[in-house]
Amino acid sequence: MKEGPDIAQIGALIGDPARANMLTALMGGNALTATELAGTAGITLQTASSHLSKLEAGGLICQRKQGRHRYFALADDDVGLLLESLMGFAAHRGFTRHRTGPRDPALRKARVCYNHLAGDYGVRMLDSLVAEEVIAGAGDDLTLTQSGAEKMTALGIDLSALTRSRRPVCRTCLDWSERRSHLSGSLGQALLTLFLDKGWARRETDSRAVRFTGTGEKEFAKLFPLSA
Amino acid sequence: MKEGPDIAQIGALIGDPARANMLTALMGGNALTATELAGTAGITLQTASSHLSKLEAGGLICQRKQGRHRYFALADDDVGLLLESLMGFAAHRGFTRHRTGPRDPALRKARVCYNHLAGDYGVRMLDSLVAEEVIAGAGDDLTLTQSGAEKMTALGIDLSALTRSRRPVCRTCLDWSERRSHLSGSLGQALLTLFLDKGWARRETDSRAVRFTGTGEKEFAKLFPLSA
DNA sequence: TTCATACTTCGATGCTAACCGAAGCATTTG
DNA sequence: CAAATGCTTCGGTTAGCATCGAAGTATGAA
Repeated sequence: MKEGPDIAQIGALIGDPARANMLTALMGGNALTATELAGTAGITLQTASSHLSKLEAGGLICQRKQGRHRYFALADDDVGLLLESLMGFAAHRGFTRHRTGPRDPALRKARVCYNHLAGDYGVRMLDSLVAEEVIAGAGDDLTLTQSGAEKMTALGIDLSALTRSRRPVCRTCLDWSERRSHLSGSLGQALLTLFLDKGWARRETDSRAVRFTGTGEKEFAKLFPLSA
Repeated sequence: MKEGPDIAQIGALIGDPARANMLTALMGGNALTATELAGTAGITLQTASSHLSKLEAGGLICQRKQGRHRYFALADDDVGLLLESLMGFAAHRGFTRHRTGPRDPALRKARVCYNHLAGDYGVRMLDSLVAEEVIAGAGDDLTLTQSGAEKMTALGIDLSALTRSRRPVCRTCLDWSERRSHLSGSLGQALLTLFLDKGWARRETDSRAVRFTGTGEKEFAKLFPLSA
């Protein structure tokens, strides 16, 4: 009778405020402990544990035991992409949790989207990469060009490591604040890591916001010029 | 404290099985009455009415009064895109409602995605349009080329009508069965309408499946050749 | 006007699941 | 070993909401 996949189960998983808060916290990209997640969701540890096992059973998160800690993280890139697209929809419809706060501009400028860069800077970066023909793409099928590969290697990115993995190197992710695409995939992740490693940007504590330093801004602008 | 949009409300809206079934039914693209929707969801009319008002309050659907009927439809393209991406995620994780039925192959081949063509044929069409340079695109920014516009007009599509509206002409939509993009937007809608009008394909009743006729298959293959 | 159809609103019921206290298990530290 | 920390499981309570019966409103037909 009914045909196609069941969206209700996932909807229900995301539909609980406590679980949604946890997932949003995990969108920061850092693996978090059950205690930390309980804190951000504003619930006790027992309740959080119950929620986390449900999220894991639903394949949205995965856990890694490390000593007496258990670190939770989003299961894979797909979950991040889905959550970001949900956020885009929610933001567009005015479903905000707390009447856009003071940190909102910083979030819109640059933030972490699970493991890559999002916001104005993320979108600008992809635009520039396409304009400079580092990445060639039609639709969602992005590929790294030959010259692009050389540029990335020159930046210090180990492309062979990226291509060895089964994950796609280039992927698009719909930005909730800009409503346009930014770069996801292992290359997107590698670029964000690069910015952080080089000290061009650093993550704010307890927020998805990414703050660029003065030199970081300059290097970023030099690396990813706006096409006239 | 909490930052960013609230995904829990939308998740909760979609998370109820009855509402999810209604939304899935509306993905067929036809506006349906409350009675019809109650039937597909397997609930009484009163319950359906309650759900429908919640979905409308959440901005997911809209209603149009016509005599003593009230027709419900998805609010806009964005809702369709969101639902399709949710289905893609659900299908990939094995969240199926009914153990893939006999109609599943037909759905995967060609189906309606709210108002445009999806499935293998939908993906192939976009691939071909890009390869033939009817559409130029990087990331999610698809644009109709000059030569593409001429080809579409030759097919009998009134482009001026499409561009007058505020809706984007070309858009990507992530296909749940193929996990690749197909063409959405007003052009995607116009093309599907064209196929149906020309009698190349017709919709199955009570299903999202689209069945191409013999001549329809040939015309489609001629119009959207696979790139070697 | 009267009846029928389409849908909404009200009220009551019943089930689910979120929640927390308390106890239990696992790991690390002293 | 014992104590402490991190987390899970169990049990019971509560609140929310999906559900339906019944009554109410609106439109169209006879």
